[in-house]
Amino acid sequence: MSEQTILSEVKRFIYEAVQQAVSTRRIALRDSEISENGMPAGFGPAQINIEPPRDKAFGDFACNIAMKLTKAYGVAPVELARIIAEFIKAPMFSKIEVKAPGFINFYLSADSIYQTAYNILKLNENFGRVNIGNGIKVNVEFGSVNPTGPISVSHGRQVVLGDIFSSMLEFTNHAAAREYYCNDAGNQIRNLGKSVLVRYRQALGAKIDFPEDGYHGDYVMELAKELIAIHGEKYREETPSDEEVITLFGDYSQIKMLKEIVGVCEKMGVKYDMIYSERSLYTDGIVEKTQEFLKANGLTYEKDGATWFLATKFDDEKDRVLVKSDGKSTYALSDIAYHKTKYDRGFRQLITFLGADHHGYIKRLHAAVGALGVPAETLTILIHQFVTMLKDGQVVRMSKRAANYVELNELIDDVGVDAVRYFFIMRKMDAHLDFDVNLAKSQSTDNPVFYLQYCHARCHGVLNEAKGRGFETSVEQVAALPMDIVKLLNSPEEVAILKRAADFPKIMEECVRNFSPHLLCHYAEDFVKLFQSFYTKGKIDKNFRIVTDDKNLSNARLFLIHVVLITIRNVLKVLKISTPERM
RNA sequence: GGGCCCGUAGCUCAUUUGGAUAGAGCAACUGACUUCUAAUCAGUUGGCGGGAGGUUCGAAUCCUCUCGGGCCCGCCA
Repeated sequence: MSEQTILSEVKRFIYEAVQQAVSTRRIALRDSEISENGMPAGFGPAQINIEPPRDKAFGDFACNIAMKLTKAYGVAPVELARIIAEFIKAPMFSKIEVKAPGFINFYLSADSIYQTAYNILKLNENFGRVNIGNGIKVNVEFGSVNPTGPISVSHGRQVVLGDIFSSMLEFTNHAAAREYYCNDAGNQIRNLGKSVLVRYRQALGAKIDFPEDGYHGDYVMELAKELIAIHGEKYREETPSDEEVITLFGDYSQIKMLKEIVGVCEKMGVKYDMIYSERSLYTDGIVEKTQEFLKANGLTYEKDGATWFLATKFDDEKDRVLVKSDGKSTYALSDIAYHKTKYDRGFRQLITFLGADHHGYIKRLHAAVGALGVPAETLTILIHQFVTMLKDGQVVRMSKRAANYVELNELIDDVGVDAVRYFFIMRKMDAHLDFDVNLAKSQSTDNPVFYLQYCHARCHGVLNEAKGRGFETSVEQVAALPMDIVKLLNSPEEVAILKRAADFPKIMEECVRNFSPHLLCHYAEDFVKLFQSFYTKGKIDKNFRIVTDDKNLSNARLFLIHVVLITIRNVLKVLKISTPERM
């Protein structure tokens, strides 16, 4: 039985206990309360809050229901808790007790703990796969970097967040599609083309000024050199058809940059299912159709020669221009069209990751979804804060090539993919991230990536050692051990490891439901610490060694090793971080 | 002028969405290996949760104000 089912079962037991307390007239609602079969209206098992207490001395689960209901029933919390607890008949607990100020504390029986551990071995690579999504198609858009320059570390954080969150969705039974929306249609591509053209001409000896609002990074010069290699001096002189040259250069550069960006993502282990081109929205007629759709639904109007979208009708701060007075359409229109395609392609849940500088988009994107007649809650926009690089305690300067930020590619080369992935996700996305380069490179337990991987490798090391001494060490063999043997895992340290391992599915659920992938990192570090601590205890006290002359105890501990191994391996797989068997 | 995010130990961060005595890791100090990898572990020190009010059985968490830091507010994308 997984932790999930225990929790929901306990909630039901508590609910039934309240029911019985009412039906046996031990408690009665006050007259001022709206009653539903003697219980407050809307009260059900789902309203019951049960969670592990901070202090282990208060048991494995705690319930605050008595304090919540104290007013409705006019009974003091502790007294009410006693009455409810009397009626709780839950077989998986060895003890249920009431403590001030009104908590009901539950203590798991030893049998249920070992039973859960057996289940972990049985589930093996499926351990932690809770069904949340029922297979629903989810579109996850992230890292939609404009292809006008190299990808920065802050965008890298977004790419990793999106990728790992997608991975978590997949692990919890969602069909996640990773998507990159490529803004290849607008002014910024023209600006890039123009920047490259000026560099091209400068490189060929022309004395012209570089535009103030152009792209200043060294990569623009690299692109210009490539274009010289391709076209020679053909476009050296300014001509009336310069606009065509700008388009030519812009397209070349944009395709090149996109390829580079996607390449860096792949280097990080991120593979997009779809790169959606903004330009294709125009060439496929989707923008036009969307505009007609909006007009037909009375959501547009004309003013000052421009076409406006009635965004305020959907809670946006102001109406937005869709078609400018010069006849060109804006990104606001293509954004609505783009979201239309997501629904048209069968997605019923959309998640979009954006950097902190785009928080102003939240309202307008929700307005866009509203205009399409789709429930606003189907689109979740997740904003993440930026990254500051620290090296030797100092803020790392901007990249010369990128001109205004540190390049992701340089970071990957410096600290490695595993560290980049882990560090980008280990803090909650709401908070600014300080990326300590020295720590990420460190081969010591101060480095959390190393710490987790080392635990994995150590488990394999122990299994190899045991095998060499003639033990049967496969998961199947260990899972077949009788309960009497497994019950030898009875030290507080061993029981704590088994209990904490059992938390994994619940953590996965919290990560997904709260859009908080970082919780998995905190869990993993906490869990691994329990194991490392136990392991080291065996170095000091021979009674705590895993492989000893005591055959039964050794077998029990190999069982424990597999519980740890499965848990840490599954965590690392969700994070898509490598799982070395030897370090 | 309006809006979003953050503020917790010297540093980097948790605190299970309002619960019980606010916890880890660095750093500092004290200890533990003829090893199932010491690439590790145990212990000690360290807090007016930026500040002030409010909401209730109960607040780091919710509300108001305020101070500090980051980021936005275009017929640019």
